[in-house]
Amino acid sequence: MSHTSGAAGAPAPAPLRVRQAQKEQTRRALLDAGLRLLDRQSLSSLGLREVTREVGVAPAAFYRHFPDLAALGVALVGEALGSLHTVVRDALAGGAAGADAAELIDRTVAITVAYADEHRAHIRFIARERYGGVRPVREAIAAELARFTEEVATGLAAQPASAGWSPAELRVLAGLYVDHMVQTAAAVMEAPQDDPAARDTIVETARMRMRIISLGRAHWLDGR
Amino acid sequence: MSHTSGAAGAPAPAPLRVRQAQKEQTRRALLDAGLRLLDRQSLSSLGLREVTREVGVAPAAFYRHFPDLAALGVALVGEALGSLHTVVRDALAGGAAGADAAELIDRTVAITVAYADEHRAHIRFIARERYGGVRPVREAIAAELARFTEEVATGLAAQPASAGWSPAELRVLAGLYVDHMVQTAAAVMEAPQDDPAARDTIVETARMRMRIISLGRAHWLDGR
DNA sequence: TCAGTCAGTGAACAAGTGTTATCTGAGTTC
DNA sequence: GAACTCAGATAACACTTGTTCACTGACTGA
Repeated sequence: MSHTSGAAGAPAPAPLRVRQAQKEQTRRALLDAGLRLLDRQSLSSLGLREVTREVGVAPAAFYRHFPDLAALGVALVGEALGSLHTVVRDALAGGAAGADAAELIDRTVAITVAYADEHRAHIRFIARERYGGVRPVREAIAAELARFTEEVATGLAAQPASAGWSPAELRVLAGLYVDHMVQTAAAVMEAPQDDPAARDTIVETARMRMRIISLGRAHWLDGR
Repeated sequence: MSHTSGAAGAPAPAPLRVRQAQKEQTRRALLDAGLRLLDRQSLSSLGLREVTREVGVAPAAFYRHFPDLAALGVALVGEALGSLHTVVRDALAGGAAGADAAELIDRTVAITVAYADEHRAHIRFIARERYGGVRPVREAIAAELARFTEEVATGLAAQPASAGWSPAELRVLAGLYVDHMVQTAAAVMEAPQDDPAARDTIVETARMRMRIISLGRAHWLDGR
């Protein structure tokens, strides 16, 4: 490798772009503070000053990172739903392994609930803003969810159970699964965190709903 | 009948309780104005002064009718979901008549979409606040939706197709139908009002989803 | 080493907010 | 017709809000 400065090359204490790193750091702080505050209120009622106060930074500093609170919201949508793509790959990957249908459904529900638990704030944010009062955020969520549905659709297409299904039909099915997932995650948020009984009811309900849907899928081609 | 005053009894120009009627009138105006403003924003960002200004009344007058904006929201939930009960009765009544399954599904979807169109503001409000930032409103919606699910469940129980289903299972199925209805109505809101193609896609998607669910229902008892 | 960049500061701005106390006058009741 | 009630008006309160501006000073690159 070529060296850019005369310093000792091995440990590389990364003196490069300290400025940029610091900026990124307060940007993160703004996003985190925003997400934290959004646990109890919705984006349209969140104040710019509220966020900067939480971070401990001057109000004007906000504009160095986002033009708007809406822009911050859109950024949050990105990280909330971006990390979800790996999850869906996990869930769909289970289909390739030789597990039976019931087991697969339980696994998918378990993955969904676990994810919802690990990302409470993100999920709550998505559920709240999906039909919320801020247009650009709503659109960002819709777009991300659409990409997501497409991904599930192509995943389903690879399964033997999808023989004879048109791409359009598979997309509808995928959308049904995705909406069901979002609904389940939102339900988990709504239940008190320390009430295992309520949680079990949610999980059991989610399983049965998914079984019904999968049963319908299995018999879709019965009448030609 | 007995007369309470000596005036001519027949036409009864209703001089009684003028005060109360006037109060009710501005209460209605507040609710209407609130709903109108909530088409473009969510409850948590709505201002008390904003509402009274829209009505043309002093800010302080608001407190004669509601302690809170949250209380106004709860009242709106009541009227938004109250009128829906008659709709579900309509849809379920179709089951009693001798229509075949496919026709029944189309009818139900049509009813749902028509209702959503006629009550745009109400539906938008419910979708927005279901997981919105105002706790009491969220709870009111959840409670109303639960009552609603119960009603659907007892309606389904009366159908021959429900033989062998436990009440708990019927409740899950009813919940699935209800959530699907809400989802469909919300999707109708999201589509541009003057784009028939987008609307058709939504209707067609809703139908197929419902067919899948109903198919799953029909085969639920296949494996005992 | 030195000039330039730019993330964050501090102060001021014009508006907006929810809430309160006091007053007014039409509607009610006897 | 006089006494009372109470929906709504008026005005003031103490804040909070988003946005702007000129500024400071650590980091950057030559």
